[in-house]
Amino acid sequence: MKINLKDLAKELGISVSTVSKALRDSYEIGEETKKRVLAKAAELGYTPNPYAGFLRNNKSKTIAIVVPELTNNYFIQAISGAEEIAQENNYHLLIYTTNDSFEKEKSIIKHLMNGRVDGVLLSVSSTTSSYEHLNELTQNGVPIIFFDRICHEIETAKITTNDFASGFIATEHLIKNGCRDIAYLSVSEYLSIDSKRKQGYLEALNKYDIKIEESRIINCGIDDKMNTQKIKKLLSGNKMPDGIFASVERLALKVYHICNAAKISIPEAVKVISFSNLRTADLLCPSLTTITQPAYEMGKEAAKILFKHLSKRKNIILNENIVINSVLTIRNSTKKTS
Amino acid sequence: MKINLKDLAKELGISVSTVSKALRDSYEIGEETKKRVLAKAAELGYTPNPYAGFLRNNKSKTIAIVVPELTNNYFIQAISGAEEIAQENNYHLLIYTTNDSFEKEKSIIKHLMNGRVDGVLLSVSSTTSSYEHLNELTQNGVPIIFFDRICHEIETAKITTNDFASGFIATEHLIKNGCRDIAYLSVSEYLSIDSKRKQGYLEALNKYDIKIEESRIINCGIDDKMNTQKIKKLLSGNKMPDGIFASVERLALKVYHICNAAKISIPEAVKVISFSNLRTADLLCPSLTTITQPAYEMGKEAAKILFKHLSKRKNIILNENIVINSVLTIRNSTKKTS
DNA sequence: TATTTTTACGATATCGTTTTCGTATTATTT
DNA sequence: AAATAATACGAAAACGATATCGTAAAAATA
Repeated sequence: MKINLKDLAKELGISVSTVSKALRDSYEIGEETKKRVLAKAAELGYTPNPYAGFLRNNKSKTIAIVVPELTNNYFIQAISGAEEIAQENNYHLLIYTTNDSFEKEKSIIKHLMNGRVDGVLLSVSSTTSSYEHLNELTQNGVPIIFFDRICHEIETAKITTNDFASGFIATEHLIKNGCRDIAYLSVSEYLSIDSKRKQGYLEALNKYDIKIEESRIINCGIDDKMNTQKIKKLLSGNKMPDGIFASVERLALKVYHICNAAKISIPEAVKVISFSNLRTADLLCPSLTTITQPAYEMGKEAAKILFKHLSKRKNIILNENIVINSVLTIRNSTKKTS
Repeated sequence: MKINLKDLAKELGISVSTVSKALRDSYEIGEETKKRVLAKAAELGYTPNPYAGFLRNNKSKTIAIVVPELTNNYFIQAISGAEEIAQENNYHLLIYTTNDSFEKEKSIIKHLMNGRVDGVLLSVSSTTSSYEHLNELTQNGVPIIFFDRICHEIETAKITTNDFASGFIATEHLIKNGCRDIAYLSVSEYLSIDSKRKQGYLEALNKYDIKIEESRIINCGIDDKMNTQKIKKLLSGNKMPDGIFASVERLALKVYHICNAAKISIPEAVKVISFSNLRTADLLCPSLTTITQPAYEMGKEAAKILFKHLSKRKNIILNENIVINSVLTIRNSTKKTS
C-alpha cells in the first residue's frame, strides 16, 4: 500500500536514482522523463518517507518549543506565534512542557540532543539552577533560542520584553495612583525576568522616595498552597499593602480570589497590577490593569531568528538580544480612589 | 563530536552489532561486555540517532495533535492532557493548528501521511466539509483518534462529552431561572458537537412548551466581525431574548463585551450560559455560569486510547465512543432576578 | 571524420540503526 | 571421547532516500 521510490522506479522501468532526481527537478533529468515520473507519483500517491531523508541529510525539518506550562496565556500565545512561522517554513513543531521542573527540563533537553530537531525554542523552567544541559545541547550542534525566560549564561539569541522598564512603569503607575506601600509578588528567584521586573520595582520606589521593605517582596514558587498562604498572610492583619504588583498572571488571579473571599475590595483597599496576557482582563471584577507582553510576536520572532540561522547553515548564533516592548493597559484594578 | 554506534564499537574494539545489542540489553551479549559498553556509552555521551531507528523499525515514537485554534482554553487543556500521556509513554508530540481552515487541515493531514507520526489526535476544523483526507490517512495505516469535534463518518475511537445532555441541562437551567426566550449561539453548522448541543437546546424548549423560534438560533462562524454584527443585532431593539446559550466560550465573551458596551446588564436583562473552560469564569463581571468540558481528561483519554492501540500493533481501531460528562457550574450570569 | 562536449541516465555508497544469520568457542550431555 | 547444546559475538542485509560517480549515446566542435 505504501509506495516508495523503488516501487515507483519499477513501475516506470527506470532507476531509483533517476526517479529521485526527477522528483527533485534535477537538471540531470530530461523533461519527458520528469513528466512521466511526476504523473506516476501522483497516480500512485507517492509521498517520501521523511526519516530516510533526515538520516541522509541530517536535517529533520522539525523544531521543538519547550515551555514551563500550558496554563499560562503568555506561553500559549508564544507557541501560537512560533507555530505560525514553523508552518510558513514547512517545518514541524514539537511541544514539550517542563511543569517548571528542572529534572524534567534536563530530561527533555537530553532527548533533543541527538538530531531529532534542527533547533530549540526554550523558556527555561523556574527551578532551573544550572545550565550544563543547555550547553551540552548547543555543543551537540543544536541551536537554541531563548524567549522570555532566558538564560544569560548561554551565548545565543534571546527574545525578551523590556522587563526592567515595565517593572518600573507598573510600580510608578501604582504610585501615581496613590499607593505608598507596594508589595511585589515574585515568581521565582532563579528567573532573570523576575529579577529585572523586581529591579524596576525597586527603582521606582527609589525614585519616589519610598522606603523599600524586604517583607513586601513575596517570593512565590510553584507550590500553589504555599503561594496562597503567603499572599493570605500579606493581605491579612492591619498592615496590609495598598498596592500589589504581580510578576505573573497566576499570582494576580490568586490575589483576586483571596480578596474575593476575604471581602477585600480592589482597588479601594488594595490596587492590583500584573504582567498578564489574559484575554479576559477587561471582563474581570474589577477589570485588571495589565502589563501585557507581546507574546505572539515574541514567539514569532524567536522562530524567525531560528530559521534565519538554520538557512544560513552557520554553526553559531550571535549573542543577540531582541527586546519587544510590553504595553501597559490601565483598567479598574488600579483606579484612583478618593 | 557526535558519537554513533560505529565510533563506540571502534573505541571498544568490538563490532557494531554487539554494541547495539548490548545497549538494548540483549540476551545474546555477556554481562561483562554489556557493562563495558554501557560505561563507554555514558563516558562518550552516546545518544542514538532517532531517525535511523525510525527508518529501520517504521515507528517514529511521535504522534501529532491537530486542533482548530490555540486561543481556546478547551484545546489548550486537551493538548496538555495529551502531552502528559505522550511524555509518560516516551513519545513526542507534534502540534498543528488548522485555524479552522479546511484547506489547512487537508494540507497538514497530507504531511502526516508518510509515516512521520505513528498516530494522530484530531479535532476537526469547523469548516471541514468532506473527509477524504482523513480516510486516506487511515488507509495509509496512520491511526486517528477524534476528540470533541469528531467525525462520525470515520470508523475509529472518538472522545466526546455528553453534548446533547449538556445542551439540554444548560437550556433547562436558563428556563428554571426564569428565561422564556432563549437564543442559541451556534459555532458552526458543520460540527456534530454543535448540532448535538443544539438538539439538547431544542429538546429542553420542547419539554417546557416553549415555542422554537428559528430567528433565535444564531449561526456564527469564524468571521469575528460577522459574529459581532449578528449578536449585536440580537441584543438590540425591543425584542431582546432573556437568555443566551453560547455553544463556545468565544461567543459568550463576545456577548459580555457587547453587553458591557451597550449597558445591558447580565443577568437582569439577559442571562448567559456557555460551554467554557475559562479559568477566570468565576472572576468575570458577572461570574459566568458554565458547562465545563473535562478537556484535560479528554486529551488524556484520546492519547491513552491511541497508545493502547499502538502497543497492540493492530491495524484497526474499534469504532468506540467514549463520553466523559461535562459539569454545570452555576454562577451569577444566570442568577434568578424575578 | 575524429574528437570533445553535452545530455540523460544508472550503479552504488551512504546516513545510523536493528536484526537475522552464521560461527567459533566453551559447556553439557551421552 | 564424541556428539550436542549453549554462549557470545561478528558480518551483512535491510530501512528509503540522496548524491557522487561513471558512462553510454547524442550533439557540437575541430
